[in-house]
Amino acid sequence: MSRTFSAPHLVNPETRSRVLACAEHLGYRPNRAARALITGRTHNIGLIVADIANPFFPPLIKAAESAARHRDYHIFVTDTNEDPAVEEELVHALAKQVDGVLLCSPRMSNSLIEQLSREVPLVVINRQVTGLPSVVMDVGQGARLAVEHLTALGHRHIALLGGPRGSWTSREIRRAATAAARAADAELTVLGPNQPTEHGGTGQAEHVLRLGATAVLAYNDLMAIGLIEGLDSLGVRVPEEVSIVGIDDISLSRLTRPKLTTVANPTGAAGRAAVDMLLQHGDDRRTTAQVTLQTELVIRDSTGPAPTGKPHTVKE
Amino acid sequence: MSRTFSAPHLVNPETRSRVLACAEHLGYRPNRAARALITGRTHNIGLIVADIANPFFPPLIKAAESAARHRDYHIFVTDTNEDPAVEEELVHALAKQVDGVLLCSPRMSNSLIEQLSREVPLVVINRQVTGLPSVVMDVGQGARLAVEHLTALGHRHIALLGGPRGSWTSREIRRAATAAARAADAELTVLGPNQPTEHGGTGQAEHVLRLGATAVLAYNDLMAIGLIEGLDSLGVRVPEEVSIVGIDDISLSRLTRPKLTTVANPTGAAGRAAVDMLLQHGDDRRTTAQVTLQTELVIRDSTGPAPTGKPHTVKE
DNA sequence: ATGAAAGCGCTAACAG
DNA sequence: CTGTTAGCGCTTTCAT
Repeated sequence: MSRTFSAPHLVNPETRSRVLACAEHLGYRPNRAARALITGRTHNIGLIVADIANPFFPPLIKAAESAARHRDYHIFVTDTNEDPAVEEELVHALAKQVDGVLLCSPRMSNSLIEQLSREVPLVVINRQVTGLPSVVMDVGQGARLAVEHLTALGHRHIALLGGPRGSWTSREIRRAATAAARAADAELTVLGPNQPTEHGGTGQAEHVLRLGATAVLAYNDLMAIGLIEGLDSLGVRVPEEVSIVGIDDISLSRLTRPKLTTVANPTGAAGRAAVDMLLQHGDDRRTTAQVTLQTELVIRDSTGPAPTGKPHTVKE
Repeated sequence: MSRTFSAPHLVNPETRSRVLACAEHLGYRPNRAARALITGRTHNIGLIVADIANPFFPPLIKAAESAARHRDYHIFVTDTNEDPAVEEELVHALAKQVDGVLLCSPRMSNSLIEQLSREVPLVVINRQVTGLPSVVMDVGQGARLAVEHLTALGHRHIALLGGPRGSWTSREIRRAATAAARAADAELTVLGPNQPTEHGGTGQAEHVLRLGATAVLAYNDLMAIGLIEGLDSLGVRVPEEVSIVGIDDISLSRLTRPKLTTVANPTGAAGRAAVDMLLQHGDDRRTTAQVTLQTELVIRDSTGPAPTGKPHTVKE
């Protein structure tokens, strides 16, 4: 009797234990997929990330998993290889096997996201899409703090290593960094788009030098670390000759030499918030809460005073 | 008409395009879960890993995803937080929603694994279970190479930082390292079990020094890197005073200072092989192929000749 | 080549 | 409290 599993309190304890014993004996397990077909609830949540190898994601994934487990849900993680086409395919594939999808740093167009949201409840992370619930980390504020930090150290020419095409975060950073640089009367040059990996950073080392920038804000820590590597192999020292700021505060940024100055993103809180939003509003698709989480500048050893003792150089 | 989707060649092209047009108009998408209920094929594969934050896994995950995509399958990744109880729960949860599960570095007992394999096809990675298909990387050979490398450099006392309880890999490493040390007439002391994280390594730094070992083989790169950090903060230099070898060759091991000498694991090949085995043998549960992949010692900068003369001192 | 009907494993609603 | 029935969305088989 199926009630033994679906509504244990409505069944005679004696009957229940008899059924249970029999089920045990037969090795019976309820088929969750069949159950979902009729209840409309799979108790699964899909989580689509751009690149599982990017250390930025694991803390977010873990927090989401933990939040989900507390509510008796499971998270299925899938990776898109930064490919918008794969993103779309994965949403379709997950659609009827999960109760909702967490779309993390999607690269596809807003209109496509909106269209997909009619197929399955969506919560978007690291991007704002009008009409859809979203969780964003205020990376614009972080970028502003970073640029202010650099200009306070006397840097007058800053390079910005942009992220991949289609990244909402990258646009936000650019917007905020540009504004902050203008406010401080400093020059800001945007380089990119780039792959959001170490390699993307390494590849821009020469370019940064040729530019004559004395400080760099990178789209993420991986690129910042790659850039440090690249500069190192060109014989350029960080932070004595070039200051570098990353974004994300991945655990790795505490292990490199020099330790990376970076903008800390509350990834754990974002993962939890996204799960909460998805589960809270259930089927009420009109809810469009947009949560913004604060970021924070973490000053370590990869930033220092601008070189060439200029009169307006400020000591920290 | 459902045939339009399931058997397009058996349907009149004209009818087909009419159905397709209508489906498009209605926004219809076949429900994969319902389809699976009857075909018995979900075209999904579950992948259970111990810790998604461990950089060892992403290359394996990506390779598995890529191999799966080529065969029109999707990989659902889940994380157990190194908790055997969660491992079991996840297998049950995935059971009827996937066509098979890849169990990566499982911590649970062999008998439980065997029992679960009756519920859903299983391929075990990084562990050998009699009667089940498995893919292992020959970490024993790698450990032997590492110990031989160290003894050849003159080290007479080697510490082995063991992995977590329940790890098959950890037992293999221990077995092989012990044998290799004995063959070279060197002393080998096992420390652990430890958490397979940076923190697990950092925490053993003092212990290693007190032991008087001049070389350390760590269960994985994360622990090796943590140990380097720990020794560094105790004022001990690597490799001048202590040589360190990791295992895995995660990308991070090329970024630390000093660059890590380590045993390279063919994680990509392992991921692909596991998917192939699962899909190849389909329902034939009696197939018990066991694939063993070769490992390789990568010598970088964290190992050097054994120090001569006085033993180092622990600063209070 | 297409329509109709049965049924995958389960839960919901309704009787008893 | 427990047995029965219908039907979730699909594919398969059997008619037509």
